[in-house]
Amino acid sequence: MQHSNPHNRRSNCPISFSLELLGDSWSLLIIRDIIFAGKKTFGEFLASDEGIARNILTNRLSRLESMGVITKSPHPDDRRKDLYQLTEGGLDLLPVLWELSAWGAKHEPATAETLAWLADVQMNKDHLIQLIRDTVKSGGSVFAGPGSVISQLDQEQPQ
Amino acid sequence: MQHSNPHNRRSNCPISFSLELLGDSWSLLIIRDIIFAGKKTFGEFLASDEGIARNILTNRLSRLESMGVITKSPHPDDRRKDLYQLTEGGLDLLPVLWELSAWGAKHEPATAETLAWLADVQMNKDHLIQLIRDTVKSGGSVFAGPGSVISQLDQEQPQ
DNA sequence: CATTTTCAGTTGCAATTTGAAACTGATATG
DNA sequence: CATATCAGTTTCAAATTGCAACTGAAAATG
Repeated sequence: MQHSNPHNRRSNCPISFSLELLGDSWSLLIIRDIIFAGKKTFGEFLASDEGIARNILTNRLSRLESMGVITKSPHPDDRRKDLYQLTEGGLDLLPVLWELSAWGAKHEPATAETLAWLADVQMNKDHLIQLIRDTVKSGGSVFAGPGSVISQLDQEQPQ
Repeated sequence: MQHSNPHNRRSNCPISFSLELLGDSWSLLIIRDIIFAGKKTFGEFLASDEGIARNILTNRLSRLESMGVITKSPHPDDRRKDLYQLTEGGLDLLPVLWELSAWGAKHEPATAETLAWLADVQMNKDHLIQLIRDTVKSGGSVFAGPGSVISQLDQEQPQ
């Protein structure tokens, strides 16, 4: 995995590339908030448990936007707000979140309750990821909102 | 995904937990170096393309060790060196690297050449991950060394 | 319509982290 | 014995982080 360094990247490695863009404490948490909690505005991200600072949030949102992972658009109902949404490239990060989540849940079981619902899902990983992806793409999320993934699963398999 | 904060973690979320431990530019690159390039010593990590600084490397190695992701042991052939190796928990990070790699390769195609070999592998992802895992566990790596994964694949499927 | 509140984002500043380079002490090599 | 190599430390400047106060615009309230 040793190569020359043609662009401004520190290497040619795809893992290094991803980490250069997303390798910090906060960027992927914002993606998580969109996918799992259906968050879409500055204030919603700011209110997350982890307590990101306002200036850091501003910085990360603009970085994510400039790298094409999220888009920023005026909020239709409130001109003070903007709407942050995932691009296709942002949705592509779902498998990364999935594996980070699996690792975290395995190595700190106290965090596993968060996704205990997963144990009940009779669906393979790829299909579930696709379902989440489609749901988020059409404005929904895993946990929050009327068309959430968990509510869809409840309907399909009551109990 | 909003919960109380019982320990010293910033939240109960498994994704946040993983990012708190591994969410930086360097930690996962060290894991990558072990798995893909078969690196095992301070000097080998230091020589990677990305150019980590010595003090940061020292810091990350000791963090990874204290979180149980790698072990440190005396080098059998050279008493100046230590051997850094993955624990089972460290090997569990392979799927995370896999997905980071897939995302990076997709969104910066120039980095994809690094794993062009993947296209030729007639094996599903889970099996390939298991093969890599077993190989690394027994001292090998994906690219480097005599028992490397790519050499194993070459034998199985010449051409 | 005037006042207050809410909102996203900025600014200022202290504390922490990073990164580069020189240095150290132990071990290996010739 | 002399020199080179190794992992790791130290030093210090620069960048990043995190917190709190602040700003200006828009919404809500009375």
